[in-house]
Amino acid sequence: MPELPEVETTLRGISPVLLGRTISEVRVRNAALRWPVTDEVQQACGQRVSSLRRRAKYLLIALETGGLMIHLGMSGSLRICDEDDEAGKHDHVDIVLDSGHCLRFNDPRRFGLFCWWKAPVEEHPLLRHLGPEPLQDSFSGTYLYQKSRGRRGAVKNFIMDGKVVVGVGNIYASESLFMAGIHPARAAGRISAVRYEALVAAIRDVLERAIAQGGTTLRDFTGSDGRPGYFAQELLVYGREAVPCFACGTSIRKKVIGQRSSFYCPTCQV
DNA sequence: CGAGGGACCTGGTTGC
DNA sequence: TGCAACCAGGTCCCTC
Repeated sequence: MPELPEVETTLRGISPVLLGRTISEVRVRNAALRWPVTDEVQQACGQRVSSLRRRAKYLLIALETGGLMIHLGMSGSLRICDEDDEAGKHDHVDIVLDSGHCLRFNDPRRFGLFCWWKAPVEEHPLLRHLGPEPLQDSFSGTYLYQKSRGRRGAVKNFIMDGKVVVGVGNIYASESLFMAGIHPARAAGRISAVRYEALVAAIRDVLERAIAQGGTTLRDFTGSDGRPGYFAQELLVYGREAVPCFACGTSIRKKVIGQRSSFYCPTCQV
């Protein structure tokens, strides 16, 4: 479900509710996420939220002596509710605030993550080796070009590798490669610097537009207010197998690359 | 170091 | 209608 725009949408939705509030309680109903939720998260109790931010697809809630880190995995979502609202089947964790509001973590597939961290969070094992943020200046065509030399794997896998650049998930990888006219299975090391400039521009463009639309709702993504994202209407190739390409009319193809479905136009992308 | 595959889960859709 | 097979937006970890 959530790629970078969906995580960003969630962050923007929950920030005003959490900022400056004190956490009164952390309720763990089901600790069996991808890694078990440990008692360490109870350290959050009694601490004030000083800031919230996103690194890759991780949400970081900074408190006084550390903070909480949340990843939504494939099917996770966060929403704001009242602390005494009845919890549903997949509502695994609540962060209860002194305002009476509650940040509720729901994740049917339980691929998500909910853990405690101590500063400096950048050195956390899960964050330490991550590549640059795609919307920051350090991510450039030159960077991708240099990083890709000698790599024989598909460019789609390359841009989805978090050590290369973070936040480019399966939907936006297909979309940005279409926009840049690059075939997703092309070897990363055999793409020119000029084409990587176009790819970086496409990645930025698609992510920024998706954030502006509140993310992409394919089946069940909703923001923290329960509303869907509207970017699905703007998808050019993702999920459009056998439908005519908007640019040239050729049937869009679907191909599994790196165990993930990939969509592309065989005429526009080489 | 890079590449590839399995692993972690539930639930919706598809096809017999 | 029932049930099995397949598919899904992520990413870590192990092996080669």
